[in-house]
Amino acid sequence: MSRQSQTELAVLGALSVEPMTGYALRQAIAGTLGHFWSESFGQIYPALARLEADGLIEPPADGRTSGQVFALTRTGRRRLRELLRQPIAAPPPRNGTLLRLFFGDLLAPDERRGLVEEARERAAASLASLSVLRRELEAEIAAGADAGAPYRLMTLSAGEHTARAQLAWADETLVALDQDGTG
Amino acid sequence: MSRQSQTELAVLGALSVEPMTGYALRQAIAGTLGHFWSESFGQIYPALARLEADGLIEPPADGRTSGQVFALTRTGRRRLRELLRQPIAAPPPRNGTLLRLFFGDLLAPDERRGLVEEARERAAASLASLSVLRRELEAEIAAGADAGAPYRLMTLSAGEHTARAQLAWADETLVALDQDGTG
DNA sequence: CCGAGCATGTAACACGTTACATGATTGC
DNA sequence: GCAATCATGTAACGTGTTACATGCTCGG
Repeated sequence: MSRQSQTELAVLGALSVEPMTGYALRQAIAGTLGHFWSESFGQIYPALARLEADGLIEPPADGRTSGQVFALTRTGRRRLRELLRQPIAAPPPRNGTLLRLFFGDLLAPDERRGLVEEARERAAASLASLSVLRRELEAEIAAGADAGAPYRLMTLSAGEHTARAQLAWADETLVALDQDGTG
Repeated sequence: MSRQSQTELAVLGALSVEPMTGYALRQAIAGTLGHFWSESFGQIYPALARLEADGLIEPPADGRTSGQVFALTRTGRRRLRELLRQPIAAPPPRNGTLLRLFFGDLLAPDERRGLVEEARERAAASLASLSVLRRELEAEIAAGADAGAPYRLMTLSAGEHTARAQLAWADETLVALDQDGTG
C-alpha cells in the first residue's frame, strides 16, 4: 500500500462518519484521530480533488452555501472498505530520544536526564489528554452510542497503554541514571 | 532541527563508536539501532559525501584497502555533541493499525481480529528479539563494559516497555472484541 | 570459476510540511 | 467595521525510499 492511499484512507474514513469541508476534515483528523494520525492541508486538498475526480466523493444532496462539503459516494464507500482491508505499511522507526540516549556517554549528566524528563512529560501530557477523551467517550456510550464507539475506545486504550509504558520507562531510567553514578 | 541533520546525527554517532564504510554503517544502523532508528543507502551515501566535504569525517590514519572507511575528525566530534543537544523533532503520529480499527464498524469481525492479532505478533516478535539483545548486552557488561553500555541498555528497555504495552493492549482488545458481540 | 555478500552510488519518484496568498463569513 | 476564524489552494522545499547500475572480493 502506497503512502498516498493512506491519506485517502484517512480522508474517506473521516467522511464516512460525516460529510465535511476540507477545513473541517483537517480539524477532525487533528482532533479525533490526532493521537495516532495526522494530515496537513497540503495533503488534504489535493487528495479531495483527486477523490472527487475519481467519483469517490461528491457534494451532498442538500445544497450548502459555506464551503465545499463532501460526502462519500457509493463507489467511495466501497473503496474505503477495500483500503481498510489492505496490509499495513509500518513506517520505519525513528525515535529521536532513544537515538540521543544511545550516545549518552557523549552528553553531560543533566543533558541525559533532560532527555528522559522531556519524554516523561510528553507521555504524562498525552495520558492526561487521553483521559479527558475517555470520559467524553464513556459519557457518549452511556447516552447510547453509535456503532463506532467501541472501536474508538480501543484506539484510545492503545494510546493509554503506550503513554503509561513510556512513563514507566522514564521513571525506571531516571532511577538508573541516578544510581549508577552516570546520572 | 531539520530532518536532514537527524541522518547526520545517526551517521556521526555510529562513526563515533567505530570507523566504518557506508555499507557497514547501514548494517550497524539496521542492527544495533534498528529498534528505534533507520536509514537507507539513499540517505547514507550522500550524507557521507557531504560530511567529508565539510571536514567532519575522513579516511582514518591507517590506510585500508577494502571500501571507503570513514572516521570522525575533531570537528566532526564537536558537531556530533552539538547535534545531540539539539531539540528533538517528533515525527507526526501515523499508526495504520489504529486508523483501521477506528473505522472498525466497516470491517468484518474476523478482519478486526486479524488487525489486532497482527499487532500482537509484531509486538511479540519485537520482544523476543529484544531479549536476545538484552542477554548479549548483559554478558558484555559482565565481561567489563565500555562507557556506552548502560545507555544501550536504557534504549533496549524502552523497546521492551513499548512492546509489552502493545502486547497487553492487544490481549485486552481481543477480549473486548470477543465479549461485546462485535468480534 | 562462480555465487554470495561487500561496496558504492544515482535517478526517479513519492511523501509531507511549511509558508504564502487569498478571500468569505460571522460575532462583537 | 473589524478581528477572528473559516475556507481553499499552491509552490517550494526537504526528506526518504526504491530501483537500478556497477563492480569487487573471497570462500568453496
